[in-house]
Order: sequence, then C-alpha cells, then structure tokens
Amino acid sequence: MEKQTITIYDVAREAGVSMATVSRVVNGNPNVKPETRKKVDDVIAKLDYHPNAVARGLASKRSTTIGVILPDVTNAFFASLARGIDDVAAMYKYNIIMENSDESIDRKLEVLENLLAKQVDGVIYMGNSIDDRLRDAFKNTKTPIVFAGSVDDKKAMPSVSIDYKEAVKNSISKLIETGNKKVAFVSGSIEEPVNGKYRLAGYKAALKDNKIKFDESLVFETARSYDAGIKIASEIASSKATAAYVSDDGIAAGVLNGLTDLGVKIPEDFEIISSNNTDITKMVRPQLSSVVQPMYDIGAVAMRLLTKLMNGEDVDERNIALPFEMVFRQSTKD
Amino acid sequence: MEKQTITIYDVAREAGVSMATVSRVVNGNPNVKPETRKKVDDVIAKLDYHPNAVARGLASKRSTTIGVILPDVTNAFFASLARGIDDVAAMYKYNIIMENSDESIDRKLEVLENLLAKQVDGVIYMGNSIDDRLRDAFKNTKTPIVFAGSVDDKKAMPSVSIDYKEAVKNSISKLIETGNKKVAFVSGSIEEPVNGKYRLAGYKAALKDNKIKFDESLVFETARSYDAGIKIASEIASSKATAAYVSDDGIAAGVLNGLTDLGVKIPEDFEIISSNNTDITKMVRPQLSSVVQPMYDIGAVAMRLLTKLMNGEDVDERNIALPFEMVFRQSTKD
DNA sequence: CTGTTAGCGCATTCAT
DNA sequence: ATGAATGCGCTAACAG
Repeated sequence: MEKQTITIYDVAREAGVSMATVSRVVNGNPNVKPETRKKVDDVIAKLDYHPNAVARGLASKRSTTIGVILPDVTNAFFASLARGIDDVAAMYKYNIIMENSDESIDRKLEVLENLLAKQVDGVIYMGNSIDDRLRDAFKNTKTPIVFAGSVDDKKAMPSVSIDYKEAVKNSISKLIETGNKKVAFVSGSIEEPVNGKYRLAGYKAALKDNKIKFDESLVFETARSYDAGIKIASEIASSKATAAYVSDDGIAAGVLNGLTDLGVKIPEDFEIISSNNTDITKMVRPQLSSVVQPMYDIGAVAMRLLTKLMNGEDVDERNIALPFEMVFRQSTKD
Repeated sequence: MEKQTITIYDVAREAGVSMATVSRVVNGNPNVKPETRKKVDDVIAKLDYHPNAVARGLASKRSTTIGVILPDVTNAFFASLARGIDDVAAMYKYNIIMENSDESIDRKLEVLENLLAKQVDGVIYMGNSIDDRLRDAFKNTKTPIVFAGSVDDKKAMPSVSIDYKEAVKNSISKLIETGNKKVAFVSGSIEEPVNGKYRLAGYKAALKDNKIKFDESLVFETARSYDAGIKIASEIASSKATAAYVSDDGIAAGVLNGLTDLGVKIPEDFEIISSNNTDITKMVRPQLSSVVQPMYDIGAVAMRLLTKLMNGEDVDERNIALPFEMVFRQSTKD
C-alpha cells in the first residue's frame, strides 16, 4: 500500500467545494463563509490533509525557509547566534536550512548556490571571511542577505553585530591601564575582516591612545579551537607579553590553560580578556574576563532584519551595532 | 528591472533542443550526445541558468533535504552530532533543515509536521524524550526517521548511539572499585529514556554487581546546563556521596566547579566521571574523566543509515551501537 | 539519442 | 463568497 498522498483536490471533492476555496481556508483568507470554512475544516481533519509546502512554494514563489551559512555549529559562538536566528524564524513561521561552510571560500560559494537553488527567501551569513567572488555572488542575487556577528568590510551588506573595534579598544585600554606595556593580540585568521580589520584596528587605536608603538610580533594568528589556543600559549609566553586580548573563548581557554601549565600565574603574571562570554569563560579557572556580546540577540535581530528585507520594508539602519559590555572576572587584575 | 528567472525552457529554446534534453544534461543522464551536451552546457553558462530545486522537488517527489530535530544546538553534544550529520549529508547532496525543539513535546510535534510538509526525504531525531503522541506521529509517516544519540525505548525506530547502559555501568563500577560506597547518579530529565531507562539501568546494574543497595536519594535530576550543575552541587555535597557519574559535560563542569568552590577536593574527596568528552572536559581543572562517545560518528552513521533507508535498501541492523571508550583524567583517582 | 506530453500540488487571477 | 482555468519549473514515462 503506497502512501496515498491526499491533496487539496481530494478535500475539495469531499467537501463539495472548489480547490480554490480549500486553498482559501488553508491560508486563512477571510473571504470564506464561516459555514463553508467549517465544512472544509472538518474534511481536512477527517482526511488528515496536510498542505504540501513544496507545491505551495512553487506556486507562490515563496519557500518560507531561510538559509543560514556558518563556519561551524560546533563553535559555541555560532551555535548561539544560530539559536537566536532559529527562535525568531520560528516566530515568523520560517524554517532554517543550515549549512556548515568551514573556512573554504569554494565551499561557501557552493553552499550559497545550493541555498539559492532551494529558493530560500533570504539568507543569513555568519562566515567571517569574504572575498570578491563571494561578494559578487551576494550582489548578483535578489535574495536578501544579512550578515550576523560579522561585518562586510565594505559595509555593502546589511549586518548585525557589535562594534568590534570599540570592544577591542576598550579591552586593550583596560589592559594597559593596569600596567601592561606589552599586550598581545590573539585572533583567528587575520584574513577575516572582523579580525584583520575591525579588531586589529581597535587594538592599534588603543596602543596609539596610550602612545605605545605597535609591535608586529605581538600579533598571534591561530585556528579557532581550544587545542590551537593551547599550542600557541608557549609562543605567547616567550613573547614577553604580559597580557592578551583573545578573539574567541575556545582559543582563550586554551591560552589560559596552556600558560598556566607553563607556570605562568593568571592574572598576576599575565592577564587575559576574551571575546564572547560563553559558558566556557565561567568554566575555566581562573574564570575569564570577557567582552560580552549579546550573541543570541545578534542572531535574533539579524533574523528580524531579514524578515523586513524580505517583505520589502524600508529599513533605515542596514548596519546595526548592538551594545556590548565587559565583564571582569579572574583573568584580569583589579 | 525584475529578476527575470530563466528556466529550463529558455535554455532549451536558446540551445535548439527540447527541455527534456536540458533536463538530462542537468541531471547527468548519460543518454545525451557529447556535442549536444556541450551545446547545452554552453547555453547554461551563457544564460547563467540555475535549476529550481523546488520545481524539481515537486516533479520528482524528492526534496533532497532532510530534517533534523534537536533539543538545542547550543549544547556541544547535539552540535557535534549535527556536524557529523551535516557533513555526510553534504556528501550525499542533501541539505539539512534544522529545528530546535527544546524539551516540549508539543513543539516537537509541530516541528515534525513542518518538516513533513516541506517534504523532507528523511528525518533525524535527537530529542531524547519521546511520548506516545510523538511515537504515533513517527509511525504514521512513510518518511524514514532515525534516532541519533538516543534510543527509542521500544526499539521501534532505527537508531545510532552507544550502549548507554554499558557505558554507565562501566563508569560506576570504576568508581566503586576505587573505594566509593556512595556514588551519585546525576542526569538530565529522568523522563528521557536515555537517562531514566538506559543510563539508570547501568547504574543499578553496577550497584547490584557490587552488592550495593540502590539509594533513591543518590539520584539527581537536573536541567541540562552548566548553571544547573553549579546549583545542584551543594545538594550532592550534602548527600554524603563521594563520587558521581554525570550525564552531560556542561552539568559535570558545573558540579565540578560547584563542589570545588564548596571546598571539596576533586578527586581526593570526590570523584566525577562525565559522559561526552567534549572540549569542556579538557578545559576545566581538574580535567574531567569521561565516557568517550564518538559524537561526530554517531551523527555521520545516522545520516548514512538514513540514506540507505531513503533508498529503500535493506539494512540488517536498525539499532546500531557504536563502540565507546573511557578516558580517565584528573577527576578520578588512580 | 531526442522530443512530446503529462502532470506534481497548489496559489491566483478572473469571472460569476 | 465561490468556481474555473492557468501556470509555477521541472521530471518522467512514452514514443520515435
């Protein structure tokens, strides 16, 4: 016995109305007499009819699904954003097609193509890196796209994030204030605008404010993982730096533990400020001081922005910077 | 200028062939003369034609997307499974529609309905809880469903996981071996079969093997989060237990830190074994001993199983138990 | 190897 | 308030 899919046509016949009417009640169109609506609803229940979203998508040209491109769900930062996105998406009856892109541009392009082929109504991009090919691809589609947790360095795309430059500048200034002369900047790929452009600019700005000369050897680039943090700890230790700003909590935890294992006392000998305030910052000992990004909110607001764009609504602010805070725990003095 | 979507028909006309032929080259059907294939490919490139997956889905009755239902991406365990799923899905050209269900059964039902309406070709379920309504819903659809990282307590659904009972039994036995008379069992909701049925059974089995009487007051049920772990630590401390098996790394980290803050020395005064061996276990100090679940593999194998089911292939083993290991770090003696 | 013909299940004019 | 007709873009027999 094959799955006898029952269609809008079946209910129409059974209810003695036209399929147009059934379509109307299913879509909540008010132009239906209450009694016919009830009749149709009854048949729908009786036949256990379920609208086919694919057919609906083809006919209406709206898929009610949005694509999400992120480097890796496994990273707490991206997962939190995704959670925010998913929650407001659900609120607006959208579904999420999620794609892990890793760091490869080719993969990102492939993934975008995929999403577009599926006729997603919009996409949210959390990849941090972006090159010209990808930018062109974004530009060549009419499908709305918003960046979440990162900013296009050309500001061409709508985005929701925090002011990364300012956040880092604050962090570094704080570190300098407590007496550190040599502060390290530890981040994921410098190729990514968030790191190479905004965060690094904040770092340099703070140095300048404090009349400290920028020292290239204090900039550490690494993979975005706990193990990578552990690994780079010894390099940092031998750099003579006495403090560091780190762009990712996983990396920061690695640096913290790596340094500690090397006999470096945190925060007495070395101070650390991390970036995302995920649970990780509270799990490690000493607990990490951190920038507080409203991750969930970034995702939620990005999704909200996207709904507006998809509806063709005017949005006055296409590049939204949410407020951030700082929390000082045990990895900083004072 | 509206986005003039160009269709298979445009390509056909421009290339001087029928749409059937275009469809063939797009789908890699071998029955096309190389030269016509080339001609068509050229036109496709020239017109920048992109197949519409929705239309394709409607016509072929296959959406090449699979639905994933998980409690919360934000949990490292589920995120890791999701990663495994996504990677092999990509390998087989499937896309993932991800839905966070939290713990609510109603939400799960709603989410499943959604997925089915979108005509997903299969679904992977990682929710741990399952009640009769949900079981019925699963049973009433022809869409293949596989459980990942959890087992249907009635074994009615295909699943991929580890032998949770055995894993816990090993853990508890080890704890008893090192001299602990009172070992606590700390887990997420006991309502979930993984916890209430399998894990708890392993706990009891180990007690029985060692002729220790089961003590209800040593069973702690809590939310699945770091903060919840912190909170329950004091209760555990006053229970006189000297060791604990914990079902989630986040909870375990909370218990560990909570206990430590209470002045309890780990592992001297209290031993802990956790369950998922996520990075968390290595970030905390002392590092957590843990069951090692091949999380990524569970996801990957589950997805692979699903592809077989979707192809109607025979599978001899519908309930797969992947091997697990134990890693002993600093939260256990010896 | 290639073209013709039907739908897939639904939303949407346009009439009535 | 309701029905009839059309087509969304593509796959899948079936011919030839």
